[in-house]
Amino acid sequence: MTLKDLARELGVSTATISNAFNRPDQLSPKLREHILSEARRLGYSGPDARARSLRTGRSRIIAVVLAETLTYSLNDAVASELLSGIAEVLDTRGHTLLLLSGRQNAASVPGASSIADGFIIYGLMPSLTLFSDLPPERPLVAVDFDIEDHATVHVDNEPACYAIARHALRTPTRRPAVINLRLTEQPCNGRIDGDQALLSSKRTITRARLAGFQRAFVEAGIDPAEVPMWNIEENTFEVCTPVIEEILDLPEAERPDLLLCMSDRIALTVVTLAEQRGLRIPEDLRLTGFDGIAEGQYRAPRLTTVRQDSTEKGRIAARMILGMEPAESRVMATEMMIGDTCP
Amino acid sequence: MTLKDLARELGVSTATISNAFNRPDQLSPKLREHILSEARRLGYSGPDARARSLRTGRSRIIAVVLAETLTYSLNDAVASELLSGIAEVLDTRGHTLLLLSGRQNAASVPGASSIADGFIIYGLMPSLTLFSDLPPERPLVAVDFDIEDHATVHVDNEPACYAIARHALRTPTRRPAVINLRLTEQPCNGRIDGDQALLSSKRTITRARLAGFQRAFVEAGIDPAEVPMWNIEENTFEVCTPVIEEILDLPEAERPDLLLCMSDRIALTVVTLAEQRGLRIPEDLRLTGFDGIAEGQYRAPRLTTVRQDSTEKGRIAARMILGMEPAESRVMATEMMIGDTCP
DNA sequence: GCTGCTAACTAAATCGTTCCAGTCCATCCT
DNA sequence: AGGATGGACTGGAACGATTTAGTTAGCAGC
Repeated sequence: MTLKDLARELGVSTATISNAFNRPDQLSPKLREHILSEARRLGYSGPDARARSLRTGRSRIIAVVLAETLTYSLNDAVASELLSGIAEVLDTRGHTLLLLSGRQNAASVPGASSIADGFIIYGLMPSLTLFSDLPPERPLVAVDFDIEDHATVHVDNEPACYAIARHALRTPTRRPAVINLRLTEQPCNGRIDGDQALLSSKRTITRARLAGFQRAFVEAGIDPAEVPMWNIEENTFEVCTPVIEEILDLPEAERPDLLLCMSDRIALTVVTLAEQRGLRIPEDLRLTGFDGIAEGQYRAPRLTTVRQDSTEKGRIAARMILGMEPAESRVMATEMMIGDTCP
Repeated sequence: MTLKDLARELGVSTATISNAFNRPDQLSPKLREHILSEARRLGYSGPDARARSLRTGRSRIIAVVLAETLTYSLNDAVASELLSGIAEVLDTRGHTLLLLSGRQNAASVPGASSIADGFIIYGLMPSLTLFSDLPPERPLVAVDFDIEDHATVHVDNEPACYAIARHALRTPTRRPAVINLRLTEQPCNGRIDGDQALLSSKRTITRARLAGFQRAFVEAGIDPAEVPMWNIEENTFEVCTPVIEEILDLPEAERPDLLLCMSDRIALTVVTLAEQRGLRIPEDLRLTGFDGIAEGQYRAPRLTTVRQDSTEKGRIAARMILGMEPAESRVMATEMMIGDTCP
């Protein structure tokens, strides 16, 4: 049952059927009423989206391209919040959300995705080839990384990390350390060498976070090169665990008494594993996180962290894509939250 | 730049271009090579998905219709796991995932969604009108509820809840209680009357869970009608909190010493609020959850719960939609996990 | 009765592909 | 040599809508 069938059945032109569904002012109310009721009766459920999108060039679909696998992103609190902010705005404007993973098979993405009216890219590195394969001429907003000639949204990573590190360093520390997230270019889950990591990194946000930490170290009279660093490859409990065990199981003289973590997931894993070892927080070990996810605030000890409003970040990206606000480069403010893990 | 433009430019037919992209065996390797490289050079990034989907009738897009708002679903661990299972299978088969919310504006869903090749419906009640508006003749799998004439996937809710309640009731209890999740037809966040809730409920899964609990009560010589029940409207910390505070702040003589919770989120909220009140678990209060989410197993006390493999549930639903396995009614097994909250 | 205007509707081109049914030509078989 | 075979490529009709540029019919104004 197509629009054409219906037109023939009712003895009107296809244009009239189309107008009945799309432009009520173009035909008399009673004819429209008649068409709609007959359509229902004959089992015609409105214009086919595929044909419509071909003809009009718009699908009311916005694609979100996620750097990581969908499996990871959907289980990550920060990515989920971002998505829900995006979904919220799209929903109210009658658009829907297509999820694409950039990592799995970048090659196949563009083909499937050229159906979307716009693209929100989250956490990809600019170098990814996928990037250039996206259909040109369609709006594109990058979230959490910078790319030339396109709108971007992210938080003030460097100042935020500077501020929280400064806070942490106000209390004397014998052995501070940093746990980075996906900082290195080559995958590496464990201890890393500072200089090398910084030089090779293209991950702009984690790099900015580290820069903030290091500025605070310098200011506190600590040589950043002396601060031990570890790197975490994926922001999950499972991947964090071995690295953090390695840290916590160091001989007491070498074990850090302050851990600056690049995410709340890392910080929460530290809390869990420290509790298991009978380490007291913050007496034996102080730590800070980043993100401000809900899970970190439910139970004691509440994380000392930087709260970023990922939901709002998603809303902004969505509004930019829909042209509800100017698509320009935008930096969001964060908020430091002093919890129990580093008073 | 369209396929036709490219054909004219290269002096070949459109069919040949199409074949170059879709059916390599239909033309000589060198011509294909030539076409692909010229396409790249001229900025043609492959067949347009909109036109292709009209012509072929397939879009390689599967829609997931979520009963709740997208915002809620994306932040809920169980829904996220389901989605990641779905995404995982779709991804490997070159399909993508369109997210639709059934709750927000059911009316607008069908129009936008008729682009999808198939539908996975999660947690909707059969009565929803949206249901009948979905394009007919396209595969549909229901997850976590039953609907006639369509494939369904869910876990063995009744036996699982019977088993865990039986386990809990082996230790003598003075005042057991049940915290339901979205059991009542009318929204109600607080204490409910047992009979009324059961009679009016169309939520098949929560109803099955309650039935399991009640079977165990009867077997243990407890009159289910005497067991106090509460209802939670949304599976979030914020919505759970006031109800659970009400329960925990009851005079000690009335306060339950065993709480059978219908979700891990509820159980975790109980743990958090009980800790704040200095209640010892399990000495002062024993409790069980349902779902087996990761968050409930990280930190002490680990939840005693029923683990359902939501990721696998998603995988199965996706495989059914893609025709990789027979689309029939399927009940998955669960696994009881004895944690610290109810040894 | 003629003109002009508007509301209501229609005819037909178009969107960018896919794919069926050929056409053409070189090679192979007998 | 003549017919059969098959590989390589083409023409053109769909797919199901939207939209522009009309064509009517009805009516008011003079």
